Amino acid sequence: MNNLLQAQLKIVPEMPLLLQKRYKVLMAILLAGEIGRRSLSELVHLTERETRKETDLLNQQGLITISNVGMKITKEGKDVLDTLKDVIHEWSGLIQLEQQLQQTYNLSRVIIVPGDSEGNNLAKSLLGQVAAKQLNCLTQSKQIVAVTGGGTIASIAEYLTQFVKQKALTYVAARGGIGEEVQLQANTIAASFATATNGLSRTLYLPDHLSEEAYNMMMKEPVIKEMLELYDQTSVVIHGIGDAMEMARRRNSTPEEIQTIEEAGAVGEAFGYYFNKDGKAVHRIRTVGIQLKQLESVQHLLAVAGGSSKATAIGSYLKHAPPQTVLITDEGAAKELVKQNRDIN
Amino acid sequence: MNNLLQAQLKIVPEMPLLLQKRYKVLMAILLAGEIGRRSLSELVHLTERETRKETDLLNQQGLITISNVGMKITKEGKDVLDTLKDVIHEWSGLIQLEQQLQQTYNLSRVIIVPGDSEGNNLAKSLLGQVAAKQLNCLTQSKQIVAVTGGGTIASIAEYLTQFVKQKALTYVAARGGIGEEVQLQANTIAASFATATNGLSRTLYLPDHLSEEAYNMMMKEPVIKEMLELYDQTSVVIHGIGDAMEMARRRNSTPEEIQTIEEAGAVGEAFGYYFNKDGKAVHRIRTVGIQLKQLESVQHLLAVAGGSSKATAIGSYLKHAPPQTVLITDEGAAKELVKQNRDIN
DNA sequence: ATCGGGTGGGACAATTATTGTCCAACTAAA
DNA sequence: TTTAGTTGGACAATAATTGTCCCACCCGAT
Repeated sequence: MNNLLQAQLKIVPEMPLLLQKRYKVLMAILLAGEIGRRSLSELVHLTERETRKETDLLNQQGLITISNVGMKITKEGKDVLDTLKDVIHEWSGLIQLEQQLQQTYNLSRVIIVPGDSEGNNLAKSLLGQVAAKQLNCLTQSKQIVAVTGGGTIASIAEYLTQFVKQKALTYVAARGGIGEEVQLQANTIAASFATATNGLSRTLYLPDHLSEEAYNMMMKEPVIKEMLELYDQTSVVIHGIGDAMEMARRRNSTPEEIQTIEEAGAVGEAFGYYFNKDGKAVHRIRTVGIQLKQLESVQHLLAVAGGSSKATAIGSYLKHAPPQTVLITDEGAAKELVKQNRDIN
Repeated sequence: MNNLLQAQLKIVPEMPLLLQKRYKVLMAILLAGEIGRRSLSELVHLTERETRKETDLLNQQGLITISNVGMKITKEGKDVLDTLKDVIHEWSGLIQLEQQLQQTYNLSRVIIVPGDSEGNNLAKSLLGQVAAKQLNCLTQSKQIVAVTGGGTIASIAEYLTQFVKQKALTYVAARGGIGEEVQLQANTIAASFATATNGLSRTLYLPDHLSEEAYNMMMKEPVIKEMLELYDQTSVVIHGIGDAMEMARRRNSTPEEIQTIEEAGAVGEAFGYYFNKDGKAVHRIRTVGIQLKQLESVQHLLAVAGGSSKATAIGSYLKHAPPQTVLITDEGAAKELVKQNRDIN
């Protein structure tokens, strides 16, 4: 690690606090485009006064302009943000956290963005940005990318535009529609990814809650079989991780199903599979989708999930996640994860 | 320049202040070896409370240990100081100052240490340290170094020990004794340099205020001529710059001489020459010594002088200083110099 | 034309932190 | 024992920070 930064840290230990706070504010202004003091303070969870203090400073430093319609980031501000990105990372101790998680769960890589998605839109945006960037790094031309549903994954689309163009990627939904809001369904998301990157998408709508018979029938249909074969050719899977109960509720699961899930001790959810706290898949939504076994032969798995309250869920999935998984999460979830692990030992 | 540091500076502009303050305190503790809070606060010109605040922090960071006999720097503290040396330089804007002075006076190089020697012993020490280091860099084995008198030059001796050994340098007094305190005379200093570095020294004591006749006589003496020839072989001259009036007083000059000097508009002094504000030599002490013309053919000139009040004097000498001059000064003098130049234009 | 929701900047009391300045207890050396 | 040094505690006075208003203004929608 950089020797100089460490020395600075030693002699001015309050630096990271200041740096992070202002970075956060500046980043929020960047993301919001043009924003007023009060809305901003809500966004970054600072009091109005403090926000004002910081923005005044940023203004004085020429990093933002501040007019009667709101505050905007300047070219210089953007440059500073960009330059500072790595330092923030280093000074926040996130790098250590990343290594720790990477080792305890035996993952390919862990990327932690500062902040907590829990109520903080900023961290959410960062999560999306970073995920988009990673997707860009991990894919090659004409590969197939499988995507799941969920808000976190959906939000990646808007940051994809800057990357991934000209790669002619094909996006497939990792699972059929499973009763969520349309905007959060894998199908919709796969389509939106394709639109954003001039790619293709293959979607598949199936009614939920098929009877076992109907399900088995469907699996023999050529269209479906074709879809399943696509999963075998998938190079990258990008998926979220959800809280088991919350997902069940969001999916309008039947009371019986919810009870089953609850009794099985499920805490986490991914790809429509429910995992208990030991990482064992204890239940699955009965619809067409990528199989757990297929995951193991996929080149890259991008797990994107943040928010401290999701920590338990994330932990449960990671317990048995394939080693080629790249976890993209936020500070809040990461810290909570580490804490929970510490409590156990 | 380092992009990262600039970005940090932009977003945390109060950083240099904190950094410099703590650096100063830490440096003072290093130099003092073991020191108490009150003595320290006097040394660094901070109130007792503020000193305490900073030392508490440094202690907490493990950069100093603090016992009931005083405070001491730790190994880690030394490391931090060393690592931070360059940053301090950069963040203080001293580098820009250096370049500015180097260009306006057409010098080989300018080195500015933080602080103001004016009443601040810390800056004085740094001046000596840096000068010693430069001397080490600029000399080669068996070369001849001419030194002048003055407190600033005298203080270099104690930092020479770490460097310049094994080079077998010969130190000669750039001028004969000229009525100053023994400790500040060129002869004494040349000898102390030699002692500190296991070198040789050639000294020459001559009574001051020789009559013109006697002076001319002396110049023909073999011993003297030999000395003068040494000046031609001198590779490095290391000299101070003094305030004209102050030097005249220190040298117990006769009232007539003082009047002459004053009327000639002398403001600066170096090598026993007095310079007016245009950099013209308007008077010289009549004693054996290196000639202005000889300076021009010397490889390296090390001008060492600090303190804001000396700025005018320094400026006057620099006006016509040989281009191979390396100026070592402090922040106080440098800023004052720039200010005076600005006022003229 | 006017209203509503947004903007920045001004103001101010309450609270919090900082500051300067003591003093007591202690230690090492003289 | 005395002396000159040290730290850490204490505390009132002062300064800075903070949370919270309000106001005038601008802009777009109504």
